[in-house]
Amino acid sequence: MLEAALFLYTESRRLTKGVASRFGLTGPQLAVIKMLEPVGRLSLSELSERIRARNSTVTGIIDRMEREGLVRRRRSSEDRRVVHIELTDAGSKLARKIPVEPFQIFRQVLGELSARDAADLKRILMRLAKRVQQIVSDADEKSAVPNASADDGAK
Amino acid sequence: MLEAALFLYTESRRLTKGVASRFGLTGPQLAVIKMLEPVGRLSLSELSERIRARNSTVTGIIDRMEREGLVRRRRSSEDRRVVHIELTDAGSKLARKIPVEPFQIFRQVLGELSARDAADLKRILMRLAKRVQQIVSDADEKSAVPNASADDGAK
DNA sequence: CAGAAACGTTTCGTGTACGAAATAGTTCCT
DNA sequence: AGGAACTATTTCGTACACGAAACGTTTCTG
Repeated sequence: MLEAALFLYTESRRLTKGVASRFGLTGPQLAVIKMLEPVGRLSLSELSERIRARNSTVTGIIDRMEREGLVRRRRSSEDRRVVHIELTDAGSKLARKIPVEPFQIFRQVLGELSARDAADLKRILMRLAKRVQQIVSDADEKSAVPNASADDGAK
Repeated sequence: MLEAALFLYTESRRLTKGVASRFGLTGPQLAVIKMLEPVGRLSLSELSERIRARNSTVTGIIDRMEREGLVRRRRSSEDRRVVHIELTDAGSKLARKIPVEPFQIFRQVLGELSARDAADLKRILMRLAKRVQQIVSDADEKSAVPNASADDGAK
């Protein structure tokens, strides 16, 4: 069971990475392009939130994409702290060429489950998540450490 | 539903990393130490397989741990291509201090599920994994890539 | 309005993570 | 034996990923 969950996770990475490399992109870069395509532009923070990475990480990703001429940085005029990221012509052209399919593959497979299985899965995962959260916050209180946040990269 | 799965994944990373840093380790380093503790020593390849990383990645992890005096490299005498990694005294002392709990937290929570939920979850995840594998290997055939080996899976 | 607090972004240092190529050692074939 | 094929590990170059600290900007508060 843990194996299946792990497989699903590693496979999702393999999938996106595979598709991305066919277009000369990396996984995160693909995510950025597809995130920008429909909305036009996003602030760096909005972008980080959506691809679930820290600002400092996204800065690097955008640096490289800017170097490749895929995106452009533009200072916001309303709030000059903000940087908007937008696709260049080359970037949006590339975005249109990449099929959405790989992002949707898990949604698709989930959609193929029977209604009952889908409901069961949802219910069980929610229960697990809730329980883990409970245990974690208990532990945080006990250790009473001011800073508790931490994530990492390891994929 | 996807959110719950994602939460479980990111939370698992947060947990291990949090515990690891309390002992001056990183996530992967903690994994290595706990992997070595019961068996004494492993070849670098065995280690990579178990922590699900490539040899070239593990080389770096071991380099840093060796620098910290936690592990030792020792050339195998039977097969001189092989390098055994083993804990130093300091390493195994540290290993004994670290509670196993955080690694088991998900197993624990899974164990708290009712027998029926556990069975359902297992069945559904297996089905999803199988289906994804199917789709992926179809795609691989079409693009005519020679190697299509799926990832390992054991834990 | 001035100083403090908050916010958004970048910079810096460390640690993964991977693939490709290089290196060293082993086994297999004839 | 002698080279081809194979295996285990390291080296190299690139890209994430994170937290802490530095900066410039904006907002809050007195």
